[in-house]
Order: sequence, then structure tokens, then C-alpha cells
Amino acid sequence: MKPFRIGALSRRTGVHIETIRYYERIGLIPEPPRAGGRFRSYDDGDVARLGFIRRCRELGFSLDEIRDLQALAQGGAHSCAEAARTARRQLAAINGKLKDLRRMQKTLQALTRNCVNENEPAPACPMLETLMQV
Amino acid sequence: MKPFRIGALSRRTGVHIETIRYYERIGLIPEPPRAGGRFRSYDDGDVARLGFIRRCRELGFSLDEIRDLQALAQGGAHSCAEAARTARRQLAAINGKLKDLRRMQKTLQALTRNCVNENEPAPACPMLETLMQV
DNA sequence: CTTGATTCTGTAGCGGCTACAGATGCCATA
DNA sequence: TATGGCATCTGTAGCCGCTACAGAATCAAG
Repeated sequence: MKPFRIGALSRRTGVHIETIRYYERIGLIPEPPRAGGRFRSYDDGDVARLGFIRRCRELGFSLDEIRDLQALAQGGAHSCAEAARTARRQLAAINGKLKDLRRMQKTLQALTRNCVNENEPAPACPMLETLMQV
Repeated sequence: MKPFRIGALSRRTGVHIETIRYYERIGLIPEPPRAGGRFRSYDDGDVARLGFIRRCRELGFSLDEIRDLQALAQGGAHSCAEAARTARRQLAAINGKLKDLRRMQKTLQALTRNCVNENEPAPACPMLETLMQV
């Protein structure tokens, strides 16, 4: 496989060009060699690395956590236990957010239920009334 | 009721002092008069205003949306319909986030299920394996 | 020869705070 | 009277994870 440029890497991974450069800047991906001293030059390994990052992002991991997961994947000992711990922490965070969002959803549903779509001015709007009460 | 200072307003509303000043800076709450030309001076109206903002924030509205909702609550005509529209938009956004989070939750659960808490190095970690696959 | 595509570097902006630094003033205690 | 502590003040910079420019260089196609 021939090496390719940042645009191709972006197309292959679905990660924006600017984001790829950003990841490089913060040291999440290595600085690639430059073709002709000018263009960043990538290969399949970079596609894999970036895909790993993208999948982790889709699971909600922070870039710092992904840095750790990458290191674990490179594989010192005890990697699996630590990775699993990170994942369970993330799962707990997600469960917390789900709880919050479900509460918001419930409240908003209740607020809009009373609010039929009439052109009432504010004093007659049940939702705004409720929000204004202490 | 006597007017009070920012610390008291913060205690009464549960909104941090710096956040109150931030809201003032971006024009979400009005500039209060200064007691002795020095200290911001608030009253019950400010408690109500800030409470409104806090409740809206807890429902996930952006500060810009809250600006709109405040204006609607001051009450021109058609306020109720517009407020309800804003709320339903917000509800839709929340439903979208819930969907995303549930997907993350499911995936993470699946990933960690296979990952018993053993001290396996990375090549034997089912979670990292999966994340590394294309 | 122009146009458009792609890449480059560098910097600034987003939202919604949060965390300082450094000054000022006031009250209570020693 | 000196001192310490508290609350407040202004202003600025930082957080995260991008995103959006500006302005230059290079190349291929028409």
C-alpha cells in the first residue's frame, strides 16, 4: 500500500482533516513523515490508530482516556484489567448522564403537556408559569 | 426585604458567585445597582430571575434559549406557543442524546462483559481487541 | 494563463463556566 | 492600634474538543 495524504486519511476514517492535525498537535497521534518535505504521509497503521480513536470517541471516552487506552493496547502487563476499569468508569458516567437526561425528559414532557399550542400570552402559559415559580 | 450582596444571592439560588457575574457580563441578567458604589446589590426579583435561569439550565436549555424564554416570560403576545416550541425542540435534542447514550451504554456493556477482570496483557483483552478491529 | 483543489501554518472562536491574581475595604480580636 | 480573615471587586486565562478562518504554496486540468 502506498502512503497517502491527510485528505485520504480523513476520507478513510471519517475524521476531519483539522481534527487529525489537532490530534497530532496534542500528541494523540505521532507526527507523520512528510512526502517531499511538505505533505503529511500516512499509511494503514495510521488508519488503524485513528479508527481506534474514533471508536473510543463514539463510546464517549475523553482524549486523555483514549491516550491511556492506546498505551494499554500497545500492551504492558495488566492491560486488560486497567482497560476494563476505564470502561466501567465510563459506563458509570454514561449511566449518570442517562439519569439526568431522563429526568429532564420527564420534566419537559410534563411542562409541555399542559402547554397546548395556543397563542396565549406569558401569564397564561403553564410552562413559563411553572418555571417562574420558586 | 433588604437588598443583599452577591454572596447572599449565590446562597439563595445555588448559583456560584462567578457564574452570576458571568451572567451579568453576557447580559443574561441586568447590571444591579451598587451599594455604596462598590457592592452589587440584589433583591427578591433577582432571586426569581436567577431561579428561572437555573431551572431552565437544569432542563438543558442553552443560555441563548434562556434569553429567549426570559423575553417570552416578560410576555409579548404568542409567548406560550413560542415557549412550547422551544421546549419541544429541547425535548427532541434530549431524545437524540438519550439515543446516543443508550447506544454507548449497550456497546460498553457488551465490551466489558467479555472482559473479565483478569490481568491479561492487551493481546488477550477482548475489549481492546474489538476496538482495534476495523 | 487562469481556475480550482489540496495542503500548509498559525491563530482565534465556540459554550458555560472555573480559577486564579491582586486590590480594596470592613469587622473582630489581641 | 495592629492584625488577621472574610467578602467583594476587576480582569484575564484556562478547560474540552474541536471548528473556522486567513493567507500562502503547489499542482493539475481546461
